Amino acid sequence: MQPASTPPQSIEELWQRANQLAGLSLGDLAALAGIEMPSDFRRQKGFSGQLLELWLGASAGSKPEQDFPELGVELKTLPLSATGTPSETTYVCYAPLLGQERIDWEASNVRNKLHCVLWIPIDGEREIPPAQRQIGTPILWQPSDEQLAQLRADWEELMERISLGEIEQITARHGQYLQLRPKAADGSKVTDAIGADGRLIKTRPRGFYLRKSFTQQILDNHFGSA
DNA sequence: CCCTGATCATGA
DNA sequence: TCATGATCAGGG
Repeated sequence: MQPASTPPQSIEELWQRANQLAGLSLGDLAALAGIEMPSDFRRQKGFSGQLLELWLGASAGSKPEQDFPELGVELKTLPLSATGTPSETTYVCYAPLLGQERIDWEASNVRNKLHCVLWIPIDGEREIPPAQRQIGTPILWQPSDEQLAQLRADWEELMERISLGEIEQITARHGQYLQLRPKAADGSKVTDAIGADGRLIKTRPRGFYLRKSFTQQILDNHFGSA
């Protein structure tokens, strides 16, 4: 077994690749790829995701696109606690803070990224050394009409506040499923945003994140909840 | 700097 | 104990 050298040509091929990884550990995949495993993720937080990108043939990079543009599929790892619940929120994409011509959900990056997601569950307990963390069975997911409607409502509310110059009043407590949180290398990083009275201000960059309750729903709907 | 991949660490 | 706010690494 070895990392993918080319992008999958179909969703079936992507699905097949993902299923072959189930049951293996991050250490297995790193070793087979000749990559050194970090002893913890304090200094390499995105390691799991990047390793999976390599194995599944996702085009690396930082483009604001889906991981598999030809297939219209986004790849996300989903760290799980011992009880099988998400142990972290899920980053979706960078948030535009200068507003847009109009608040258009259909054209938004959030909708685009969440149109179809290949979720890869992974042991996410800090007590388990990264190398021993196992990869679970993948989930190919598309939002239900209800989920889509709520995501849209959250996004539109957050975007409206941003457009109205209320970015500094938005906290991670806003939004039922989608929340807005800082997204930067450190607190000194700032970017332009719309301030009160419409003037430009400097503020910390933000990103959209999915709450754990949302990804939990996905797990429940897929595997069935007791 | 922007944006991707995320998890960490602290306060409530 | 747990979510919020902060932080880490790399490509372009």
